[in-house]
Amino acid sequence: MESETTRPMMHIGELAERTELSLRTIRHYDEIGLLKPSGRTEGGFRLYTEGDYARLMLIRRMKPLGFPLEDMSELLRIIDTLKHDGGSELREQLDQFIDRAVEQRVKLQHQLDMADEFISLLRSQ
Amino acid sequence: MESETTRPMMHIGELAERTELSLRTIRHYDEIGLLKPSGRTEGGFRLYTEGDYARLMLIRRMKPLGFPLEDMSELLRIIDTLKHDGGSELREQLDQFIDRAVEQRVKLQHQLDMADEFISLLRSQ
DNA sequence: CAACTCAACTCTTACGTTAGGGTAGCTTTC
DNA sequence: GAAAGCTACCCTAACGTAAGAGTTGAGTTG
Repeated sequence: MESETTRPMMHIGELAERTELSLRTIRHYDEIGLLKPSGRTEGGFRLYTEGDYARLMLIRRMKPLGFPLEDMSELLRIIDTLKHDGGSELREQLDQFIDRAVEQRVKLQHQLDMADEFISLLRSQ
Repeated sequence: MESETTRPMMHIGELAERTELSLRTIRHYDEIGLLKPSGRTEGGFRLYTEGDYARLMLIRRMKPLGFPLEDMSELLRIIDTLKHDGGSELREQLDQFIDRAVEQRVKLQHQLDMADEFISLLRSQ
């Protein structure tokens, strides 16, 4: 049975491998405050938890929507806060994000269509 | 009957409106040589033809594939050349582009899926 | 009809932004 | 001591965003 204490923290390299994001990207997210490591070693190595991993995967799924990283920070903050406290103003903010996300989803679909058009154009050459 | 001479050239503004691209973007494409205007007025205004418009629309459809603008230039050159001359090395180059395009198309589809996952996650909050 | 006016449009130049990539030189970990 | 990580710095693409000056062409004027 794998106890919780078996893998309490991981270094940045493992996180990068598991999320398929680059070291540079993860460090960047730390710099701008999008995802700060849960700890550091004595020597200064970043330490991440499973929770951090989950959060980073969430960010990864968010990326195609093209939100600025700063907005992602805000959205994560909203989601976190909503879990403990169901403020109605937060609800509104979340709904706004959902609207934006759906809007972006439409654009993505549109882009996919354009890509298909273009590919068949290339093939017809 | 609308003769050819009725709208021989247009200014950048009209081109921007018709393609839904920004003035800045079109000027940028001029700067880097992706789409040079067919002419200039005495005073220096860029002048574009219907052919330029068609080319720009092609570029627009290409954009979702995420190719660097420089590669788009090359691809356009290949397509143009293939129309007059069917060199087999060009054919190969075109086929390579098609492969890359299909690859990108797969990524786009994947992104769309991730976006959907993310949206339903937001909705479940 | 030639000259003038004027708003709308366009020009170049130049710096700013976003989301990282890439390197160097040094330190920490295992 | 090799592998992995650190900070710090500069670099890039594809535009955005001013600032300040010049152009166009339709509509008066004289």
